Amino acid sequence: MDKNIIDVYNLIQELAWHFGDHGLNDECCEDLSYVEYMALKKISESENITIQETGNALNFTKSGASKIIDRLEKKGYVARVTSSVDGRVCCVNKTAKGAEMAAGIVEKYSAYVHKMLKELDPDTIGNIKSVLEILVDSAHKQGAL
Amino acid sequence: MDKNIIDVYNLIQELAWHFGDHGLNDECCEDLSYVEYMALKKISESENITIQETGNALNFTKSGASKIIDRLEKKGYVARVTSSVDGRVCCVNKTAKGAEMAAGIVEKYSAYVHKMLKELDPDTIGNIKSVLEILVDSAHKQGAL
DNA sequence: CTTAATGGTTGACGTCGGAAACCAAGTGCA
DNA sequence: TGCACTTGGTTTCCGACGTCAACCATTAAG
Repeated sequence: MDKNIIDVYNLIQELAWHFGDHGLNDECCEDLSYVEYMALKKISESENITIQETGNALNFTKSGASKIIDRLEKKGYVARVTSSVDGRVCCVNKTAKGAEMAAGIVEKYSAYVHKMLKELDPDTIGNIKSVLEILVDSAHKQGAL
Repeated sequence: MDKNIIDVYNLIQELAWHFGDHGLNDECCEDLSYVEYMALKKISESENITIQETGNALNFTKSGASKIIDRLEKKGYVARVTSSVDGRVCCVNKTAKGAEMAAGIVEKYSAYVHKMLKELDPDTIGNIKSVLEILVDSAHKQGAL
């Protein structure tokens, strides 16, 4: 195995830890857990996403997804609406409060990234971005594991 | 806020999710949870690390760290030894089994990364690596949040 | 020698997500 | 139309997990 690949893996892992569940302070998300925030983010970016779609996107079972959305709804960030075409499916949408919250968190974290990278020139930033695009893209194509 | 920065943040977040707790299948780590694996990794890379150091490195309280190490010890991957210089502190070290396990998981994930990136030429891989080094380094300097 | 500080462990507790049973709404076929 | 089957979502039960606070043991300070 190429050492560079192993290094790349280890670096990704470290980055993932830092920006994942355990690297973040809880307070970062006010009354949202990391998982809830990610779900809200997903829902915010979609229109009329269903419970199961949310679950699939985030790797939760439908029952898990249902509960996460319960919590988000209870806090007023999303709203359930029964689909007009199929009475079984549940369309989830962000509320105004949810949109605002999601935007606020993105801004907060982006500010953190900004501080992280403020020494770097625009070319480097551009390079970082394209590298990350490659990684996210290939990870997506590669699927789970 | 510079749009590129926001993009960078979102990409990092997506990558983190994919390589974090929720993006991975459980079976990837055999009988280890993601957290346990990260702790084992940390311990493997250190010599005589203490319980609290482990906790600090991974953002757990000392009691949380103690229990994680309990589990690792029960499974035979690490061993506690009371320090020879201070009878209170507990030095944790990997066992042979633990070292093997950690290496195995790293290899497995590295193989995944290898598959992800197999189309790319060595220069691009090098670029990816240095970008990740920059990110991990600046994140580390920046600290929590 | 006594008191304070420090590293680690333990027990009670709340939170979380999965499995499976369940309910309601749609589908297919006679 | 009527009845079995499928499917999206919810709910109940449960085990796993990490924190808090109390606690024990060892060391440091006075």
